Amino acid sequence: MIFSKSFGYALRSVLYIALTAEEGKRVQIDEIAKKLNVPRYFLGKVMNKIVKEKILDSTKGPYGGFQLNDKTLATPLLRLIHITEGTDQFKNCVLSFRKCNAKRPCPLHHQLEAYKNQLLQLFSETTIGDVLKKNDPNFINSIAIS
Amino acid sequence: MIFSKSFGYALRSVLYIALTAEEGKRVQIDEIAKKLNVPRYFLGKVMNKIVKEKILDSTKGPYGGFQLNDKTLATPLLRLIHITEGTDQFKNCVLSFRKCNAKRPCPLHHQLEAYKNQLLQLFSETTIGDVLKKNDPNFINSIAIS
DNA sequence: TTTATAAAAGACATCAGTGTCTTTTATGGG
DNA sequence: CCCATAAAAGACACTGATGTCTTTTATAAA
Repeated sequence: MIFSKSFGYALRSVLYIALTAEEGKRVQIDEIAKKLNVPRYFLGKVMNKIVKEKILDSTKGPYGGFQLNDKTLATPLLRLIHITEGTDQFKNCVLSFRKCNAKRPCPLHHQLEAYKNQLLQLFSETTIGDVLKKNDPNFINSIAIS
Repeated sequence: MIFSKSFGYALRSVLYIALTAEEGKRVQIDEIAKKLNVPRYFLGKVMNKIVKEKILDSTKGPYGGFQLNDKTLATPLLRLIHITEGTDQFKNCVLSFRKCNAKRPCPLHHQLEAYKNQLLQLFSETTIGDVLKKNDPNFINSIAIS
């Protein structure tokens, strides 16, 4: 698993809100957790991280819940990765060589570096909104049953 | 970290043995652990897995230790990965979508599939011996200080 | 202002990967 | 055969990610 579960939960939750929230209404975590089949309380903490980073809005109390804000869809996936994963997945040498860089590369450094950079670019330039645009009629299902 | 520490320990240990073992002699785990700066007892378990899979030979008792066998250098890195990691790193959807395949792809499935296949191919066709061949005069150091 | 509601926060449990230590097993040399 | 040696095996601790539950805080509606 390249990425944490937290990242998957976060992305799917935001997509779910984007796809299902009616105009001006909020979506509650109980619903999200149930529809996405994700542990409710753990999801709460993940969502909280995103909210703290202003990528999503939340409101407590009656009629409260989560809703997109003006930054949500423009957020690159890489940002979501950094928020949900403690450490940077792309930083470490794939072969666990501690000293591995252009000057003193591990035997696979150059090939892996190219690969890493490709991934990095993909996740940098792909926003949550981009992912949403790729949807097909079944998209909501593919998120939900995941 | 894409791969486990175990995988890194395993690869570096085998490389260390290949680079330092004198003709017909065995290398002991105390030396490996010390030179590679790796936890000794944990390394013992990792090595044991490799030995069980016949990728490396071990002998107990005086003058015992580890030595390469006729399969060692021909072993693809992917095999070492599979032995040292419980699960298959390449199997899971990068976005943690449970149902993600060609028929019902996650929004990034196709791009990520291409990357995964690149990596998979690289690790399938690169053997431990290949890594060894890429060595330079400092290679032993780059393994040791890692 | 009171109340119901829903997120936030905090305490705690579980699990896998990692790390440490002790006991057991196997083996070469005397 | 006995002994020293080195790997194997087993018990246990630690850590971070994940998962569960309870208590606290904020807010909308009446």
